[in-house]
Amino acid sequence: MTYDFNSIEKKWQDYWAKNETFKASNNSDKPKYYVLDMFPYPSGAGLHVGHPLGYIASDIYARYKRHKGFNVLHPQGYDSFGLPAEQYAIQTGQHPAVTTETNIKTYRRQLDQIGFSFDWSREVRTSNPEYYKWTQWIFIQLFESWYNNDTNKSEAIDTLISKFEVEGNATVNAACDDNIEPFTAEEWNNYTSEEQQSILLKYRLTYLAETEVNWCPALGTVLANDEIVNGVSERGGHPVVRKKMTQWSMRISAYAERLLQGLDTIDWTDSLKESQRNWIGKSVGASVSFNVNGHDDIIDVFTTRPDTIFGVSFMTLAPEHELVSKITTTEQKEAVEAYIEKTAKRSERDRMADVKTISGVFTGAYAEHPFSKEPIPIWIGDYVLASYGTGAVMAVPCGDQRDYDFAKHFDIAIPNIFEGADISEEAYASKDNVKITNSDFLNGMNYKKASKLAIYQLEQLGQGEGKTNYRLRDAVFSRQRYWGEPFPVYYVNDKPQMIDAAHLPIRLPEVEKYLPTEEGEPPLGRADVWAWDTETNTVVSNDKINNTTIHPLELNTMPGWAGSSWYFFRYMEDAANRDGVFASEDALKYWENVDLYIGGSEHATGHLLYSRFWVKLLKDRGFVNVEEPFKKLINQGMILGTSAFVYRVKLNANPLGTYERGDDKKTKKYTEEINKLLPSIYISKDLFEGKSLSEFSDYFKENYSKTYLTKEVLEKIELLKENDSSLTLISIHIQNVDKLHVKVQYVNASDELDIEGLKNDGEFGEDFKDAEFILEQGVYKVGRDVEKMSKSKYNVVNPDSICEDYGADSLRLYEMFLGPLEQYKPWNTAGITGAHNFLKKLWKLYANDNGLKVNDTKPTADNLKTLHKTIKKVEADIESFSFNTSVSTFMIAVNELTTQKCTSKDILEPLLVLISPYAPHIAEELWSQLGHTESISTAPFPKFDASHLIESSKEYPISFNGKMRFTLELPMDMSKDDIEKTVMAHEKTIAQLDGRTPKKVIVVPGKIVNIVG
RNA sequence: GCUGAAGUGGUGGAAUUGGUAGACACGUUGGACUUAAAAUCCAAUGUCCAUUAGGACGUACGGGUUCAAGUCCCGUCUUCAGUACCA
Repeated sequence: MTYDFNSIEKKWQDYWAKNETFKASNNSDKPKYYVLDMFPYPSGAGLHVGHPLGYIASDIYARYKRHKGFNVLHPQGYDSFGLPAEQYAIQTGQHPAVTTETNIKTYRRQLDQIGFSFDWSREVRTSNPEYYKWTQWIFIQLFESWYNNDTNKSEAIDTLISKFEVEGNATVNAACDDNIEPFTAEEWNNYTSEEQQSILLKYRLTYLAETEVNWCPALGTVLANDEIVNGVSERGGHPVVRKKMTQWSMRISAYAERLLQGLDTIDWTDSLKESQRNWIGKSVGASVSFNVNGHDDIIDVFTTRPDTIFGVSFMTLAPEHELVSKITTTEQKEAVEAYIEKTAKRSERDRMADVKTISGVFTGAYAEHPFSKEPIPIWIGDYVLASYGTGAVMAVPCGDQRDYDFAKHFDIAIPNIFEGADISEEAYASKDNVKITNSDFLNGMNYKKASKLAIYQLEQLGQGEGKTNYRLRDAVFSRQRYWGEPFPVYYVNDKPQMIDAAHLPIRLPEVEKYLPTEEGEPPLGRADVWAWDTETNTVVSNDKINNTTIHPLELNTMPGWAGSSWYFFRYMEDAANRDGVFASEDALKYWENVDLYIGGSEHATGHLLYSRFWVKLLKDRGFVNVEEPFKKLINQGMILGTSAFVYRVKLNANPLGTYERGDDKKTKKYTEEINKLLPSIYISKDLFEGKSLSEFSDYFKENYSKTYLTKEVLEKIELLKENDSSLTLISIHIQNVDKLHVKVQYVNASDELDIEGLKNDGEFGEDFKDAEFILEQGVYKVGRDVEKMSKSKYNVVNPDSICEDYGADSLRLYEMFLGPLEQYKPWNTAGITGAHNFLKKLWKLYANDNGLKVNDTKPTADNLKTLHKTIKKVEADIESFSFNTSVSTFMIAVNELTTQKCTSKDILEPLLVLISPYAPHIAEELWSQLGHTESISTAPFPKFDASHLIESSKEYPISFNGKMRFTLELPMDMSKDDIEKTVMAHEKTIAQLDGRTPKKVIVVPGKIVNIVG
């Protein structure tokens, strides 16, 4: 009986599928446990070995929980809307739905072959209309909600309208736009319906607003900061400008405080919570209004340091600030406009990251200090961002380093308001241990007192108040793309209207091209059938638009995070019962929220924040029962690729005459001809590495010149020369040595290159066909480097070939064995033999050529010790998600049991259950060989019995001044004094001390003895 | 820049509360088996010094606390991730 992993794995994958072994029930006596992976975007490239890392970890945990008696929900699906499919569609004209479907098939096949215990019956796809119907539905709920700061939750918009009808908006305490005029009930009731709609839009949780975007006119589209390199588009290198655009936004800022507080209730890593805290960026301070001299306008700023109000010596506005054009004086106009134009070309990230370049322009205008009434010059500078706070700052150069640098650069006064602080070199930014001075009524106070008083005095003047500010900005929700959820929105006189939920889904229309229109409208602007008929409640042809009953539909689509912000609820419902609901009440009640969520840390401030926001909204509006979506969250690290390099020696020929004749055509051609004759040479790594180019050049000439200047080559050069005797070959030198990526599959565990394989490669073989490889000790060694796994670096390792060569169980074990789950670590296929050998050893423990060896022999004390040691360690490891160490533990256990020649069923049967979450196929196979007819997947996890591990003695390390010199075996129950006596009397101790008397002897029973002196 | 991680042999990594640094693997070297190769098995393997016994050094770098530091504290450097329209 041999370990035929291919057929074993196929057999059990088929068995699990046929028997629906991992189908979760919404009705069970067992406690529930919900394990979720961040679902994948199905890219065209398929899975590489890095992708399944988190899935393997969650699968181990899910399987472990089943052994522990839980009803486990472990679903999987696809985040199938997204840019790459759209890009591909633009390039090839293929419908993204078609390519997405193909990609999903590949993903599914690849996932299946790794043996995951997913309940595929609950699969979701965000691009499926039956799914995005509910994404659209949630969007409508957001539109129909406002945030009541008094009750601290979202309410239906009707409750707001009722308030307006009775009290106007004076008593309403809502999260809303800043620029809302007060109105009375009477005024409200007299507004036209359109006017009322405009006002309500300022309160809704999703609303239309002007937002700054990176606009690329040439591509006719908005770009992510990511897609901009040095101010031009990554694709095509077109100019990009900052531009305002009307877009849907999500009022996530309304939930800032709850998103912050909620972090204390969930079991996420501290670093992740810290990221979200910083992202939300709560700061307590004051808002201050500055009057602008000679204008009616005021400039609002937020400051965390109201105590430094007398240190203000200028103000800085973001160049995009709406007041800039208004207040700029005619003398400064030209400079200001030039500066604004320059800034528009810089990305926000650029402006944030670059603190060294200080730039700005004086507007010529002055603000009035609220207390001293002194004029304060108003500047613009791109270190102030329009989207942060109010887009304006009161600059206190003595207390803020950026303000300080700005003031120094432009020679603006830096008044010192800190008693005894030295500000000759830098600002004094600390709040602590300093008293305020030169500050009128704040003199002599500390930060706390002065802030309080400053706020009070500002309030008296009506020019400020205490305020809590959040860095968290409302999230832009519109995308000028095709491959996303359409909005259930049409426009009547430019006012957005929601389509009734009964008519959802609004399906993506067909377009002939996936590009923006010539007029710069999003791709949906190309759709011919994209208008809403309010009578038939259907999408109809655009030419029917009459603006009375038939209206244009929204042309934007939703962003990638829309579908992923609620999908975890969709899995809770059986696919069969999903028709009328996003998930039934019963299902939501039973599964509550995700118990364990595993995914990448790159989602820290995107998906993981937006999901929490949507869940809070859904809870407020009574659709779900939980405040948080993910109870426990683990970030898996990335698996990096180990790229392989060959070193190409680039030779260059210089014919005589080049210098005299210049580079005339003939010489050039001659040079080219010779260079063509020179072979391409690749040198093995160690022959090149560590040498400078000139060192290498000498070395090469000495050792290998014959390799490249063969008789043949020289003869050919002679032939060329015949036409012109003035040309003589004078030198062939090494121009440089290039490091070139080669496909990692041609490299073995010892970094040796399979030259024949490379030469026969379908894609690149031609490049190497005539190449000469200079070997060291008979082999060509490649260079290696760890980089992100990517197609372009040729370091992608496909799990398909791994599964074929070593099996899914080997892959699963090895991925876990690589290192801690959360850490980034390089992949090296060579190491998989370790995991594979372990499985072979495991198999041999149970079976040999004659069949099964397991029998009813009574286990020995050693057998039991090994087993229980393993149970204890593995259980603790799984609970703490330390999967790499449990793989080592299995290796140790199998090594020990092999040495002990253990054949006892009492040991080997529980061992299978321990290993089954990690290597489920081999475990199922041996389990059935042992006579079981049911799957191992719900077999109870073995119980740990400490009595097998009791030791009677301990190998004590005896150290001198902290350095371990020898060990000494002593009984566990020996007293501290006896240990000391025994150790001191030992001959090795005497030898170590060499006559010295120790100052101190430290004995920690059960641990260590340390002799000092 | 800001925010969050990480740095241990040739490589991936281990080290429960501060208590034997390098478990477990990969690789390398040597050996057994074999006509040979593969597979398998055995042994050695942090660096340096030493014939041995043994010793010195050693967890990115520089300090500190402690009987004892990979682990705690202060400072520095390097790498990676996120930075709001990649998913």
